[in-house]
Amino acid sequence: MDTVERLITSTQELLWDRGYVGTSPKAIQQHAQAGQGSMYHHFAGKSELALAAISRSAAELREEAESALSGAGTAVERISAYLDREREILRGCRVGRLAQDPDVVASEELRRPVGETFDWLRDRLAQVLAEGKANGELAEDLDPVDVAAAVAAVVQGGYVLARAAGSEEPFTHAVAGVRDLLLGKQL
Amino acid sequence: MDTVERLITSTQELLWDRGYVGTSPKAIQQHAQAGQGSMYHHFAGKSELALAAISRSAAELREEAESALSGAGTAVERISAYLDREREILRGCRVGRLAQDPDVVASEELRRPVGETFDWLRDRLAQVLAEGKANGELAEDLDPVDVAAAVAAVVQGGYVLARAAGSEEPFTHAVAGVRDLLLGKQL
DNA sequence: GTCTATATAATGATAGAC
DNA sequence: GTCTATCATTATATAGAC
Repeated sequence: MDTVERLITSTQELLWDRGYVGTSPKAIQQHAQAGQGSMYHHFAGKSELALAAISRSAAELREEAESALSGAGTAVERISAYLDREREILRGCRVGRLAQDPDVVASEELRRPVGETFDWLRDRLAQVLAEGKANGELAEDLDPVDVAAAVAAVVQGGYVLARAAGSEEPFTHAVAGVRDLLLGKQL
Repeated sequence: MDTVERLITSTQELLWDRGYVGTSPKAIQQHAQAGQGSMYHHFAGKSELALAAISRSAAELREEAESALSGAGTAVERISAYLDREREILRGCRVGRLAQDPDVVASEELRRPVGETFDWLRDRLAQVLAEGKANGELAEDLDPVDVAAAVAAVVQGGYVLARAAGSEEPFTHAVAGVRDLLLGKQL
């Protein structure tokens, strides 16, 4: 892995664990085993490097979610596959955590990949639910856009509850709860 | 308002907007209009002051949630009242945001009030749901603990999605979605 | 491309005068 | 109780040698 690559992946890791505000250029350099001059040669500064890292993490997240949602099975099975995706629960969501960061949200540029990722996710979940309605699997009174947002929110909120508790349990319960509720809409 | 009070409420505001890592003693002093010596006279340091602020925010949150959940109406109406509570959606949850902060989660002491708040909230929501089952309002196959976790997670995740989008819309959709699903369990 | 030197401001305190 | 002085460390770079 070359220096640029190490800088980007190191920044991804540090942003995941400490956020933008909590990640210093020095910490990135140490994690990437790159010198000061090297980092500033390849990137104009912290925010440019962060943009590269955030964009990369966003793309990875979409790819992983898509692989669960485009699998075989009924709509509910595919939503379920998304919910049961392997996750580092106590570490949180590498993209969602950035929505809590004041400097990310304040920057049009840094927030964009974060916002687009969740817009895409809600759309994709809504598509799957709409398919379920279309083929008679799900009740007619289910609103795909609302329920898609609820599913995405349960996952993001599950991370929050789990980290608050210092335990994976709340995440597991929340996911079970929304699946339970969704099954109530199955015909 | 005396100095101690101003220091605590100022820290509450700053923690809400910038988190623990993003809040400096200097920023607190300026916001509270208190001098350096004054702050360090009343509190041993940043973390002691943060503990006071976090505990206060946690207590306020519980009180507000309790007022929605202990109101009149059916179980679903009370859960709904909690979901529709007035919120500063784009500012996020003053307690939940701390669960994303690495230094808060790393500290046994600072994480405790955050964890306890959400433990309490899930318990309280589960009680209301259990009451709904007991009086025949809600279906027997509803798991109160799972659904309570899902409801709490939708709110916390709704904040995340809203901040990511820079719009209140995802929060509103998510809340509508979980209410929609919950109505499916009503008899 | 990478390294070292240098620079300005902020961070998180402590010490002691008043 | 509050103020000012001081301090060591870190944050976030820039400049220029190699």
